[in-house]
Amino acid sequence: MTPPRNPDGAERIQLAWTRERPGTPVESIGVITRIWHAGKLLADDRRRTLARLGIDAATLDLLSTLRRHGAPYRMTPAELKEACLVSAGAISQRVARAETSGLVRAHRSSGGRTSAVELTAEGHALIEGSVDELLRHEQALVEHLTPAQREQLAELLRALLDGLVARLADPRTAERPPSSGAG
Amino acid sequence: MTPPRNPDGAERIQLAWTRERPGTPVESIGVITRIWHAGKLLADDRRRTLARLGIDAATLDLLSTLRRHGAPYRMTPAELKEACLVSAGAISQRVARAETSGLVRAHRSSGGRTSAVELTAEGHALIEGSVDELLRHEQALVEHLTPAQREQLAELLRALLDGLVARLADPRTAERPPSSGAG
DNA sequence: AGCACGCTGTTTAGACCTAAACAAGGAGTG
DNA sequence: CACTCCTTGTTTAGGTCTAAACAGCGTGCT
Repeated sequence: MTPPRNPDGAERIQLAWTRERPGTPVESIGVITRIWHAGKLLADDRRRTLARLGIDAATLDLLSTLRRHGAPYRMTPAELKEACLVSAGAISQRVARAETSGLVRAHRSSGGRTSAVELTAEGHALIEGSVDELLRHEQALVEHLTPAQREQLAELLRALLDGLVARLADPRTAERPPSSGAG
Repeated sequence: MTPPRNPDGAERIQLAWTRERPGTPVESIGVITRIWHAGKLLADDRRRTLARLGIDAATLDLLSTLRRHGAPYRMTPAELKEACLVSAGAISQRVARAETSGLVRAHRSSGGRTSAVELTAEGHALIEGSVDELLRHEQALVEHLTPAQREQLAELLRALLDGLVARLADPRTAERPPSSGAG
């Protein structure tokens, strides 16, 4: 039977809708709302942690992406957009901010358009000095789950993501099946 | 053994860090990054869905919270802050916007401070006309998982959240022993 | 009564994002 | 060679959030 326990936020929402509007389809809340809640707690924690290190999450994402990509730590704006999952405009803004801070250097073509973004020594050093600490901190946040639970959770999230990407990914790329020339 | 498949975003990040910086503690990425990715896909989808209905996610959150709370659909700003998981300032702004749109009415004390926020007939109607459709749409987004997988995913997310709340929830409320409130 | 403190709500500054309008180049075609 | 389309990057308008400074008010202590 259901173990006796206090409802969490998502369950309270489900119970409230069912009480107020019997028949409301509340099942998805158990997954979707919990993903948002967990994501928010983790994002808020990351923001606070990074604030102590004098960096913000958007800049860390940019620098990490360049660093992970490998030497010479240089990518085009289109590659960054793809990797960071944000809009093209957001990339322009992130690069502008990071360049002002001296963390990246933007290579520009004659027209003023950025053709590549490259990590500076300062940006490289900032990442090297924070990524391990950040990841160790976050590892500690999930260690109340057993290794088996973490493995299972990661697997299920991956299965969920596979389906979401298939349904929701950018409509332009979604219609691009390998070798279908109908469009 | 490991089924042969293409790595997803989170796995690519793990592989890249391991290649670039062997020893980097990447395990948490399998859970945390996937939560953020799934959350972003779902949030982007909800934003687009609601845009078609002429409402934004923040306002929907406010109106839903009031509606679910039950008649007379009235809550204090402090209750809303607690339920919506956003800052006090965000509540002030949400209420101001929703009031301008005629979706809620703010009861103010002499000093101009809001003592309670109440759904208007228009706000009530907007929720009634969109919540079922929205939830059915989102249910469809997770139905590629089997019922058993969805159940298991919800359970694991809940276990994760229990631990996160214990570690990360507001330091002031974190020390508050379980006393009242089981109503 | 007088006063300090804590709780709540508001305001504002600063970050960040998306969507959409724009702009610059390259590729294919007549 | 001119034209058009398409891809890619920039700009801007609008919206949201947090953090922190600020303000009103009740409460308890002296």
